[in-house]
Amino acid sequence: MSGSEEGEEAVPDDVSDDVSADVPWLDVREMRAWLRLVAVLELLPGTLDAQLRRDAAMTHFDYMVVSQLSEAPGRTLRMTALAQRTNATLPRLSHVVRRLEERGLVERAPSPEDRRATDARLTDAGLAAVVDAAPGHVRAVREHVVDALSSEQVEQLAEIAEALLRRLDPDGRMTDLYDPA
Amino acid sequence: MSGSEEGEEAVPDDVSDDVSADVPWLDVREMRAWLRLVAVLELLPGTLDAQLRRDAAMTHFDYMVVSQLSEAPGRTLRMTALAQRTNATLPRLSHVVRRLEERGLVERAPSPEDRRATDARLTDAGLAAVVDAAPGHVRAVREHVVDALSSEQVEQLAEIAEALLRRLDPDGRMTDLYDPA
DNA sequence: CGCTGTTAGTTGTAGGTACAAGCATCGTTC
DNA sequence: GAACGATGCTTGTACCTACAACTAACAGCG
Repeated sequence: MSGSEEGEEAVPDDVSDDVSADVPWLDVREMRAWLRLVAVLELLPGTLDAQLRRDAAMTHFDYMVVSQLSEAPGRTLRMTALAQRTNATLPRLSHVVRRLEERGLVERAPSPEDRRATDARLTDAGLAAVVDAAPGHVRAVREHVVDALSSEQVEQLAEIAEALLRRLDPDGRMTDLYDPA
Repeated sequence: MSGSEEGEEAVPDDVSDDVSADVPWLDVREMRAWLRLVAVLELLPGTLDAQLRRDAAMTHFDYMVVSQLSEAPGRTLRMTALAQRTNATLPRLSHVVRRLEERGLVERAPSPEDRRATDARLTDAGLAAVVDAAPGHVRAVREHVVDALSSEQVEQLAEIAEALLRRLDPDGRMTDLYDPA
């Protein structure tokens, strides 16, 4: 797994139990990758948000919500399903959908099948908003991500991200791991 | 969505305003990589924050701040330098450092050289907090990221992230691109 | 039925971040 | 040496998210 080519301090990690068990520090390569990833985590979301807020008056998360709805049959999804497709918790989604409803982009109705459930449906205005926002967003994604990478790197990124998601969400409760085939 | 392989600019749009110029949609591979990256962007920060808040009563960003200070000569850095090392804007850093100062982890003093500038210095309590928080944090980073990847993937990740950062921050105003050598 | 536990969603609140001013200080120019 | 813009940082406000209750409805079981 981790390449130990050079001077790594071999710490005797015979610790008994708890959280304070010795953890091998990151070596130079790992540290470099990690610090750069952190920088991306810090900068990329803000960049995407800024573009969408400026050009379409919505958050990147808002965009994911309406975008997912626009691709769903009947432009409708149950809150739980929508939460999974957007990697969100239910409370967060609930707040966001309420705001989108206040803006007239989404409608909510109790599901006929299960009276606990709520169906969120994209309105015509909501669909128009997605159609309007999509080109600028795709452009931003290309500029800042896809076009910055070689086609091999795009493939590598897909696999790396998948490996991370398996750890972040082992049961796939949130993520779909989206594999369009 | 987006099956077409080539054939861009099929539409005679002829817009003078370049914002709405046609952008080629993402193909299946690109889309898969992108959606997975988005999921990571959504889940990883929260995971890191949760661990640090639970075990050390601080945000991941707080940790970066105190961690950077702990490695600086004299445990002191000018606000601007600290902002660059943490990929943060100055307003954000200002708020955070104020809170850290209220908790006694950091001290602020006007710089002797430039009376506009502020030097942030890690206190003894602050250093203790870093030392305390580090093992658990490193463990989390290993669990959720480093150990999820092969050593080739770690290397690939470093290069991919670097490529992205060049686009996200072309002038390196924020990121250092940290290359310990 | 009534009890228990799980699932689906909402809401309240506390806390962090972005954006936009604002206020000093410095440097340079004329 | 006064004026002008640039730099370094702070503050105020608005918004978004996380976490923790809380309600309502289903499902199984005696």
